[in-house]
Amino acid sequence: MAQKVPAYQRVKDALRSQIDEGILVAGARVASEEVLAGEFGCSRLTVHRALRELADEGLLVRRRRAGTLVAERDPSGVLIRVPRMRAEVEALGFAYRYELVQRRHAAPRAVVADLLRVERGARMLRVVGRHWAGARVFQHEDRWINVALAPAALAADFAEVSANEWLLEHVPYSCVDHEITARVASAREAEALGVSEGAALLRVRRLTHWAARRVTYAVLTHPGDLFALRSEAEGYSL
Amino acid sequence: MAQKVPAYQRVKDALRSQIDEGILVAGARVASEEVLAGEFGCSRLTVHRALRELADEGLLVRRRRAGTLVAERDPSGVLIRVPRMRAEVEALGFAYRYELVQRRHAAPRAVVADLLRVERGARMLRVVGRHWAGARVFQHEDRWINVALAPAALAADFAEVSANEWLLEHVPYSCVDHEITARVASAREAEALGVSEGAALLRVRRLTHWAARRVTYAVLTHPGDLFALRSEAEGYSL
DNA sequence: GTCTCGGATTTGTCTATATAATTGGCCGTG
DNA sequence: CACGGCCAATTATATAGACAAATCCGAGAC
Repeated sequence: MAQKVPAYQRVKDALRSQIDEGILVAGARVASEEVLAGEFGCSRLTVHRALRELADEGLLVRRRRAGTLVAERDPSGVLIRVPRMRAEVEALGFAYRYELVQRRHAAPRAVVADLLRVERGARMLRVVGRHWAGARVFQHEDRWINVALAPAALAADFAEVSANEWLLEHVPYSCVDHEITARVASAREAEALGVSEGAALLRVRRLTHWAARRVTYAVLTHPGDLFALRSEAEGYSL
Repeated sequence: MAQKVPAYQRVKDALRSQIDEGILVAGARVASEEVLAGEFGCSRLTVHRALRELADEGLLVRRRRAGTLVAERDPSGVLIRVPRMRAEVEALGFAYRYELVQRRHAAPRAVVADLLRVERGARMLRVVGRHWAGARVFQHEDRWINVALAPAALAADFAEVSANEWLLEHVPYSCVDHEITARVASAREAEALGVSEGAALLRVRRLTHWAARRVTYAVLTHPGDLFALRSEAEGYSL
C-alpha cells in the first residue's frame, strides 16, 4: 500500500534528485519559494520548509534577496561513525567480555590533569579495562575520571560494567572530542593487547565535556588488524 | 548590541540547556506543544519547530499521543571529521604540494573490479599521487576511477590537480563509504611515504558512489606520527 | 566614473486555524 | 483475564496572511 508522502517531502525529493542527476548543478539558482509553491501546488511555507531542510543538510545555500543556490560540493569533510564496543563485537559474531585491569584513586600526570582542567596533584579516578572479542583483546581502555564532577564514580567498582558504559548511564555530557591516530605497539602495549611488539595499533583519544567541565579522558587502543572504523551514513557533505 | 533571537530558537535554547543541566533527564517527558506555547508566549507552530529540530538532532524523541521524551544517551556512536588534504596541511602551517606518481589505464585486480562493480578485466584509470606537507609525505593516494562513469577523466592528466580534487569538481556523487584502519609499513609503503619500515600508518579506504554506480575507490595512507583524524562538531549523539 | 540611496525581491519568522495520523489507555464483552 | 473497539491526547502536516530583514540593482547625484 502506497504510503502517503508529505508535500514538503515530495518537494525535497524532487529537488534532491534534480541535484543528484545533475539537472541542477552546483551554483545554479533554484526558483524562488513563491514560484516553486506554484509548481508544486502547495503553500509557500511548505516549500520553505523543504528548502530550509535541504539547506540544513548542506545541499543548498540560501540568502535573502539573492535566492537559493545549489551548494558547491563541500570540501570540508566527511563523517565517520565510532561504534560502541559491545555492539561492535557482537555484530562481528564474537562473544563480548569486559575485564577490569586496574582501578586506582591517584593523581594523574600533569598532561592529563591539564586536559581535565584540574589542579596538578589532584586525585582522580583511573580505570583501566579490556574489551574482549572472543579470545582476543578488541579494545584497551585507559581512562581518567574527574571525580569532582562525577563523585558517584568513587562508589562504583567497575568490575562488571566498563567505565565507558557506567559514565553513559550516570554522568551528563554534551560534547565529545576525538582524535584518531595509528601507532606501533611498544612492548607494554603489545603485552596489554595480546599482540606482538611492533604490531599496528589504532588509537582513539576521547575527551568528554559537559559544558566547560571536563568529565573524563580516555585512551582507547585497538589492534590494527582486528578493528576498523567505518562510515555508515549516506551522502554527508557537512 | 543584542542580536534579535527568533522565538523558536529561544525555545530550543531553553530546552537544550535544561537537558544539559540535568533539569530534564533522559526519559523525562517534556510538556506538550500546547502547554509550551503558553509558557513561552508563542504559537504552537513555533514550539513545534523547536521540538522538531531538537528531535532531528537526536536530543528528543517524539511520538504522537505519547508526547515528547528526552532521548536516552544514544550508544551508537559519534561523528568524526575526515579533512581534505590541502586545507589540513595548510592549517598545520606546512607548505602543501601535490605530486603525481603514476597515471595508468589498465585493468585492476579482481577485488578492485568487484568493488567498482565492473567486469574483471575491464580497463580503468589508476592515479597514484602524493600529498606533501613541507618535506614529508602527508598522504599517499592510490585511486582507481571508473572510466565508464567518468570518461572525462581519461582526458585529464592529474599532473597539477590531484585525482581527489578533480573528481570533486567534475563528477557527481552522493555517498561515500569509509573504512579506517591502522597498519605497519611494508618496505614498499615505507619507501612511498618516506618513513622507516615498520612505522605505523593510518589507512583510509574510500569508496564513492553515485546512486548505485561506483565512481571511484581510493586507498589513502598517512604516516601515523604525522596525521590524526579529529572530531570537530559538538554534541552529536546520532 | 563613482557613490549613495531607496525600492523591489527574496528569504526568515510568526500567528491563527484546520485537519490528519498515531497511539495510550479505558471500557465492555466474552 | 484476554481481546477488540473506541475515545481523546498529542504530534504531523498544511494553508493563508502578515511583517521583518537582508541585499541586489538601478536611478540619480556629484
